[in-house]
Parts: sequence; structure tokens; C-alpha cells
Amino acid sequence: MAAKKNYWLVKSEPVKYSWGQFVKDGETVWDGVRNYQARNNLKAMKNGDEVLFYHSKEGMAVVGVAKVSKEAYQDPSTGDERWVVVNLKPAKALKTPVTLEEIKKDKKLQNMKLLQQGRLSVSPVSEDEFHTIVDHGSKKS
DNA sequence: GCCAACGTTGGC
DNA sequence: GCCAACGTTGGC
Repeated sequence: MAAKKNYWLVKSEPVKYSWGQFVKDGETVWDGVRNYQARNNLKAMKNGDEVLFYHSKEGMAVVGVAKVSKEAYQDPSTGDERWVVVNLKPAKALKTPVTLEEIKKDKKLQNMKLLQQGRLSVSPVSEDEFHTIVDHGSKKS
């Protein structure tokens, strides 16, 4: 076991699907991804991988951490075989949301895909970046 | 609400 | 296979 764990970041517009709703649901199917890069990232997710949950537009902050509870499978919301989904479960909420502004200010986070490619909805995060963010989120600001 | 950036599509 | 047009996303 103990294959190396990977880290990711997914975004959602809170208007559409918020962290609060996610926690209430207990588990969700991450569907609606219609972008190849994002799709490839979904496919690379493994059970137990940790995923930063980011609110785009309204909020613009990482608000919690989720875990992959089911690896990629065919998107049930479309017959198109190209698209896949994963299941995610909330792992823990961040005490303080880590805002985009804060991420931009942190030297260690300058290489994040989030900053380089703002529009990508599922992106890889390095272990360092992951821990840095969770660190920010566990502090009172 | 606006605008810029990017990805995707379709015509050639 | 290339490139222009279009649509969508997301920050401000």
C-alpha cells in the first residue's frame, strides 16, 4: 500500500455548489468537467488523495479539504465516453479560508496551477503547496 | 457587469 | 493540420 499520495485542487462556484452543501451531502459526484486537462487530472486521482476545495468567483478562497472516495469512472450524466467523474467526501473545513489574495502573496505558492491557469477547474497541487495552504487555513489570520 | 484569457470547434 | 471564430470561465 501507501502509494505516494497526490494532491489536487478543485473549484466550484459557491452559487452552484458550495462547501456547505458538500458537507451537508456527505459525499458528492464531481461531474460536469468538460475540459481535457481537468479530465486527465480526474483520471489520475486515487482513493485517499486529498483535494483542496476552492470557491471561485464569490469567495475566491480555498475553504476545505476533501478526499477522493471513488476513482474516476464514466460520467453518468452523459453518454459521451470521453468524460469521467470521481466521488469526493469532505475531510475537513479550514478554520480560516485561504484567499486567492493570500495565495498570491505567499512566495511558496507562486507556482500553483491555480495562479498560472486560473480557468482550469481541476489542477494538481504539490505536497508542499498543499501543506502550505492547510497551514494558512489552520491559523487565525 | 465587464473584460481578458483560454479552450474548443469548425472551415478550409 | 492550421487558424480564425466563438463560447465559457473567473477575476476584478
